[in-house]
Amino acid sequence: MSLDRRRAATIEDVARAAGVSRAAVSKVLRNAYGVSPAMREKVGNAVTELGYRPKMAARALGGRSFSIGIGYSDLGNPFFIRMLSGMLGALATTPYQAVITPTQEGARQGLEALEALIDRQVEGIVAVSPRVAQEEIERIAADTPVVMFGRHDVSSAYDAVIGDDAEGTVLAMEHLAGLGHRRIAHLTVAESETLAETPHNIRRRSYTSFMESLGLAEPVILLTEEGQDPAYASVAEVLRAGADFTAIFAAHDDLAIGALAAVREHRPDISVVGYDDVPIARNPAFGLTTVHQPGFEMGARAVELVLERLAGRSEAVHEVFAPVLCVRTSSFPPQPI
Amino acid sequence: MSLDRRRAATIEDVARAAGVSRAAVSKVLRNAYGVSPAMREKVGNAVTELGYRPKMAARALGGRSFSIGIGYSDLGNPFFIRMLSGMLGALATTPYQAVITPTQEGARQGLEALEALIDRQVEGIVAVSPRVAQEEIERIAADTPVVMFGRHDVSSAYDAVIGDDAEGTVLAMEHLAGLGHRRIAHLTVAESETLAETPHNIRRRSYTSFMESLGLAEPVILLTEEGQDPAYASVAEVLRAGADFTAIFAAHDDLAIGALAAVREHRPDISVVGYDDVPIARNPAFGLTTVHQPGFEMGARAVELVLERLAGRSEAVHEVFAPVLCVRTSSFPPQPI
DNA sequence: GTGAAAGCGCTAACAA
DNA sequence: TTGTTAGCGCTTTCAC
Repeated sequence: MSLDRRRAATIEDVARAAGVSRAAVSKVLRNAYGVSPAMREKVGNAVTELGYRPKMAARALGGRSFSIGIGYSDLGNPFFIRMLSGMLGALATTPYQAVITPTQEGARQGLEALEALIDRQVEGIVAVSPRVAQEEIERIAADTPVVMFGRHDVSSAYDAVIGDDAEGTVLAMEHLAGLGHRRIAHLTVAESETLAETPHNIRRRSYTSFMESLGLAEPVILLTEEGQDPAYASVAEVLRAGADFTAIFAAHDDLAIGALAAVREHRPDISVVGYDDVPIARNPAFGLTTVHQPGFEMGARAVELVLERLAGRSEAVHEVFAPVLCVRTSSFPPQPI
Repeated sequence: MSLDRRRAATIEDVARAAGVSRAAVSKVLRNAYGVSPAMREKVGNAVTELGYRPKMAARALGGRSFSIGIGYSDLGNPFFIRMLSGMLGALATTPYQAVITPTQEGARQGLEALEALIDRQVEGIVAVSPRVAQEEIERIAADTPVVMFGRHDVSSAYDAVIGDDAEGTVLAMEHLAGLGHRRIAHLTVAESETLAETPHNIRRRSYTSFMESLGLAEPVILLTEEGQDPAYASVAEVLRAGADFTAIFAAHDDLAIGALAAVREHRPDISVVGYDDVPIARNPAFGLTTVHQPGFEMGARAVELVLERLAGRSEAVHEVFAPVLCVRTSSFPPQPI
């Protein structure tokens, strides 16, 4: 037990202590093929004796880094947190560590973030980066397995984990229409207009075509910023000005929760439906009717996909998760329509 | 523009392309002292030409890894998410990347997680790991700057970011007592008994001594599991069995929110106060009276502390954040006492 | 089954 | 100011 505080033990030290070669130690460590039990034992002892821990950087330099890059866009969104939990949970049972980087601010930054991950020699990338051009992602995916969340622009170069946003929207809208609503507004974020093939954009387009194809009222798009508070403010303002709708379909629960507060304050007769089914939605204080997406499973699956690629798969897979309507009280306001 | 897809450009390639030495390139990259403008220019061109990106693993092998390790304990807790946002936000303006690892399951695993970070050559560690023995942390901190969240067992070997939990508890309890409550229960998690010097343990002890020193009723500790649902279930059960208290002081908002649902269902006359002031607490659907802690700032500060250490500071600092009472509606139930 | 030796890509001490 | 060179710690042929 002569632990040296000055310098961490290297594989060289272990080899010397065990009276074998570096290569032998390396093999035991990675339990590679062709090591005798005696060797295994000797090395094992030396390792614990010296408290030896392999340095990942050295390992990464010539090969594997045992790390997976995660690009996130908005920690403020509970749904993303669910996905993140799923990813980290799936990673926990593997030898991989997560390197996390923000990918939100614009296409340029988003790409930079992905490149930063590559600089780290990550063996795979799991990210939500709606603004980065597909060709850039494909370029990166040529060398490193990539799984993208919520990108409906399918590619054979990378995998994707997505929800069926068109279907989910129909679920929500049919529910509302079935309740007798004709004038339904859609609350979404401004960027949903500019970015194509993102979940929000698809929900928005599906909303519009649903309104039109069923001959309901003229679509009403309520634009706001990300977050509950902006959603509250935007909806409250519209409501005060006199709303011409009886229900709101929000692009996601965070917006729905903000909208719900405004609705309860000004027009408790208006129905609200969200999207995602974040944990707080089921709390009786909200009773938010929403479209469930299995965030945790989606996150875990994304990691699995990257691991599969690492294990050899070469054809792209696009995993589509089916949405499920969760009917609660927010779509049944006190006064019937 | 002859980008080679087979092999990423190395510093050697850049040197050759620019007609200089590797060392020169390295210096330009790190903008070290003593490089002529001409050299800078030549190298710069070659770099963009080849799309060269330094490999962090190689860099880490002999020195700096430009990564900071983050150990987290519970992504399900919105307060931790706030802190995480703060950390990641602070890191975003630096050249450091975050390597994240879970530290929750027991002391053994918690330590393993920290070691895994060390294996990654992280230059600093920011973590919440209540179960890891102080001596182990000190051992790690001897080589790598460490900042711990919520560890009240101060040490001169590592920095700490904590809230004043005793004071926060007094704030909450005084508020309740001022409202006329005498029989106040404390809802907390079971582990608060076994772990000393954690925020929950301190809140619990402060609660008890407050009850005793003010000669209020006998302390009532309600034990539950982590999460809103368990809190709801535990409180609902107690309430159904006939509660002997008029208010609940919950150890944190997540528990408080679960408790609030149960209270509203069974005994709307009971007051509820939480701790942390997570974003959802201020939503009118809850109006949760709670003790505010600046999670985002605490996270950002922790990163700053680690950066300061990296910049040379050697004395430990223990940053204590003052709690602030946020009075909302949950402590003013319909029927006055 | 085991060991010697050649890298992996970068930094830094030292020469020139 | 610029170039040479010796590592950093591990993996991995390829002989023995």
